[in-house]
Amino acid sequence: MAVSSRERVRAAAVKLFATKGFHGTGIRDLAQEAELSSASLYHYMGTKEDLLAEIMRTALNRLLHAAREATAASPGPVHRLRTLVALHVLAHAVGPAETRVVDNEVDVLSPAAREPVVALRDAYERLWAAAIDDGVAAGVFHTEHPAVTRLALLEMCSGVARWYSPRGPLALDQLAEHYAELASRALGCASPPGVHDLGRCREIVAKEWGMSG
Amino acid sequence: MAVSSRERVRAAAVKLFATKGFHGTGIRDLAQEAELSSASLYHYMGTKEDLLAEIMRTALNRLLHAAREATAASPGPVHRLRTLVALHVLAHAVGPAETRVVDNEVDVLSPAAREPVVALRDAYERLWAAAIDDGVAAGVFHTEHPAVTRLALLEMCSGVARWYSPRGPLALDQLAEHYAELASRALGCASPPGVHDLGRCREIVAKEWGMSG
DNA sequence: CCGAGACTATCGATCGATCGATCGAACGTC
DNA sequence: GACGTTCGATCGATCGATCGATAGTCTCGG
Repeated sequence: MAVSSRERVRAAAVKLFATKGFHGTGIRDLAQEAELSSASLYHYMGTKEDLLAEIMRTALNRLLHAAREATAASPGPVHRLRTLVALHVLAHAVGPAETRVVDNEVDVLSPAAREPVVALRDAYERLWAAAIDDGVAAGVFHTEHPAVTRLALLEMCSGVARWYSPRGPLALDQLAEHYAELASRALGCASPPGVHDLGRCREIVAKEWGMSG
Repeated sequence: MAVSSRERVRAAAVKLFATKGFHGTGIRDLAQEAELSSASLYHYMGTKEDLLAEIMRTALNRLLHAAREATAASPGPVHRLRTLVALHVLAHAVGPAETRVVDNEVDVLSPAAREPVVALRDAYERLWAAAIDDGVAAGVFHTEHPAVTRLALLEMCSGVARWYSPRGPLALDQLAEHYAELASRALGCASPPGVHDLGRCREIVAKEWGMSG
């Protein structure tokens, strides 16, 4: 078979959870989308909540891993932050469904299932916090409230998943470049464009999220 | 009675829809939170969807009206945009529950119920678009993709409702001021702080959203 | 000032539909 | 015949919504 049933269930869940929400998606909707009976679904998942939690964990693990890989060789905080922004925007533009699930459905999870998800998100946000703090310490970023600025930039970049369409006028590269510029400016750093590893981000996104664009 | 049952139903719906989502909130949850039987609920609402749609329309009408009032006397695009940002941030910090419902549950509405909601949101966004376009035309804003920048800033400001706590280190005024600064910088406009009607925004928010802060 | 009728607010009980989940049986492949 | 997949049938629970009944409140002719 071209794709395994397991993968079809996962893809169906991501698609439906993203568009109709976790509680708005029934077991039978999932089964229809995955081209299985509702009973067969349970061969590939635990409960519906287990399925959601697993989607979130793998999505966040992928993002965290990709961010570490992309910034491993960054020469400084400006380059590092711009790379984080570019990667984040690319990931959210390429996989908006997965992202929307991660961003919007976190608090339908029970505390036990939520804990590892929040831990992964926190680990990812620490990469941003470190880049910003390093830049402030080095005198290249200027912001009165680094933690607030970090949250503002993260929300700004995550928002891409809510509206971006590949059929719009902007190509992925332009989009990532534009957001890197917005973030740099917001941090009071008028850096020349291109100071980040856009090509490397594209490679990583293509590898981790499956080819596209 | 101190507050009417009608108001209790509305408040219960805003609270529960915001925290558990529309599909995650049952009629019986609503009834319990509003201190009514599930049957009595239907004296104050049509269907559950009607209740959601009405909440969204009134919330967006309030925001739209407040934004027009706040910017009516703005002397220029910079002042106008900074005022829009400050008002938006204040509104989202003061009424995060209502805001989360408006931002996250739009697409559970049927097309017929969604249409007027989207129309209101579009009218509100046009205020932002006009301010940005005017600023670009006047040479005070610099951005390659004004429409994308508008969406980025809107998402950044709306994100406040996802994390802001009045018990945190930042007071409302500082928060609004900081976001106005972030937005100005992102638009390539290093304006001196204070160029906006923060006091007026506070007044309008206090009047429209009930006193607070 | 009375009381019949209308209206508002509230409820317990219950409707049919759908929910998430499970069962035992049948399928195909090695 | 063992194992990994798939299914129809069905479970008890819960869903959104409606019903008729019961108080309270208001209005207004006599």
